[in-house]
This record gives sequence, C-alpha cells and structure tokens, in this order.
Amino acid sequence: MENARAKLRSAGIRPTAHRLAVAARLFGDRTHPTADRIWDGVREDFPAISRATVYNTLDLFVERKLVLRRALDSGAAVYDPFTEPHHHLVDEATGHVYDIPWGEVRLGAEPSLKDFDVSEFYLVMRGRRRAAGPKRKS
Amino acid sequence: MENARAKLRSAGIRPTAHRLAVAARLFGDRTHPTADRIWDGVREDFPAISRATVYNTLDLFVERKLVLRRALDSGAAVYDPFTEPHHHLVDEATGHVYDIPWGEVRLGAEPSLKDFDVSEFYLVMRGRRRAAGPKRKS
DNA sequence: CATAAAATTTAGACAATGTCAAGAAAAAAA
DNA sequence: TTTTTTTCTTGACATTGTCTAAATTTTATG
Repeated sequence: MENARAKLRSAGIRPTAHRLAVAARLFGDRTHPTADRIWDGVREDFPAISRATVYNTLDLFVERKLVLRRALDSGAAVYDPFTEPHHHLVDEATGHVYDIPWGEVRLGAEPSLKDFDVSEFYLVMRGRRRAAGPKRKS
Repeated sequence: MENARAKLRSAGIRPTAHRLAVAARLFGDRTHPTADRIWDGVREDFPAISRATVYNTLDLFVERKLVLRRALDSGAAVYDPFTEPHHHLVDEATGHVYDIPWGEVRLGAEPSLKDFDVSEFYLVMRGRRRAAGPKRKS
C-alpha cells in the first residue's frame, strides 16, 4: 500500500521501513487485531522487528489519530484503522467485534453533561446475530 | 454488612466467608476498583486469601449480575457494584472513572440493528471537568 | 565529506493482568 | 459416619504492556 507512506508523512511521522510495515498490516485490516497479532503479522515481512517497536509504533499512530485503540473487555486492546466515529458491537457468542457505522444508531443528541466537556464518545453494545435475515459483511 | 449475605443467597451463591469478604469490599465501593485492588483490600481482613479466589469470586459475581465489569482503556478491567444501566466517563486529565446516570444522557432510542439482537449497551465518554458553571444550553 | 546530534530500534528485563490445573480443605449429602 | 460435591489454595504459566540503556540509523551541521 503505497499511500501508507503519504499518510504517515501527512501525520508528521517519518516513514521508516518498520513503520511502513506496521501500517501495511494495520491499514485496511478491519478485524480489530491486538498489538501482538499485528506483531505476528509484521514479522512475516520483518522477522527481526522487536515487540517494543510495534508497540511504540502503534502508540504513535494512535497519538496521531491514524488508528483508534479500544478496550472492549477482551483482555487486550484492539486497533482499528477506521477512524471515523463509530460504535462497536461484541458478539456474545463468538467474541467477534463488529464496527457499527455512526449513522446506523440514532442518537437523539450528543451527550451533554453539566460538569464535563465531552471530547469523544461511543457506544459499546453486546448482542447476538439475529437468526434470520440478510447477512452482514464481516 | 449483613445484607451482602442475603444478596449472595438470592443470587444462588453460597455465602462463604471469602465471598462475603469480597462482597463487603466491593458492594458500596463506587471508585471502580480493579481486581487486584479488591484483592489488596480483602487481604486486610483475610491475609491468606489467594488471588485466584478473588478472581474466581469476581467472575462469579459478574456472571450472576451482582456487579458489572467494564474495560475502559485503563489496562485492567474495573468492577462496579452499581448494576443499574449507566454510562461511564473517563476524565482525560486524571484517568478517574465517573458513573453517568442513564437519565443524564438523552438517547433518542435504543440501538436497533438490522442484524443483531442487542442485549446491552452503554456509552463510553472521554472528557474533562468543566472549569466554571454550565455554559451550554441543554 | 566528516562529525555531531537527534531519532529510531533493539534486547530483554520487568510489571501488571489474567488463566489454569491439581490437590487440599470444607461443606453438603447420603 | 462416609461419600460426594463444592470451594479454595498454591503456584505455575500465559498474555499484555512498559521501561531502560545501548546500538543503530538518520538527519543536521561545519
């Protein structure tokens, strides 16, 4: 993915080979991988890359908002290259995490609290796939 | 606390001394403690209680819906004895977790998804304590 | 270019969190 | 009581994440 290089640069990140390898693995991966899973993937191309480098790189990507990091009860945090605001649903049967587009849930209004300025919010849902009906692309 | 015993029994949990000790620590603690923090607390009364027992007991309490378990990006899962549906807000400055009563956020409707039966949902918000009084129209 | 400075990467130790299995102890049932 | 079931413990292990100091690479400077 050659525009990974452009993405990194426009985020002010120097596109080193390792960072590009992490980006290539993560951008476009909508399976909500954990950090160690990403590490496993990157090592197929860069067998010598260290765990710390992958963790550092992911932290950097999150800080620069190239990916989202979410903790969804599954033990390890997961990374999501889909950075538009969206919700998540955890399948109670399989543990699979689904992205739920923002528009698919009708929220009456943005949360407005008396004592806090809310900078970000999202729904975490738990549920089960409906028996019948059309299949959702995973 | 003597009604902890009743709570356990009505949940079908035999009220052993260890379980009562965990319950005494956790019920009424609205600070969102982690499992290890609860373990630390319980050991003040039962210095010999093992870590596994506390983890097992917490899992049991969660399964029987006596407490909620939430992962809020902070590394460790936290436990919340307030089991009515409610949201959470993480203070970006301090990491402190606040309970946000359900009624304090107006949601237009329950999330209704085409492909899933949603059994549970809640908001995770991130924000900062407001400096002065309320500024926004509700 | 040569050298210095800065940024990146590494290894590996360490910490924190969570899980598991096998046996001991306690409680309940027979 | 004896037997059976449940609970609890120990301690090892796995997973997840952080950190530091040194090595390497890249960039900046003379």
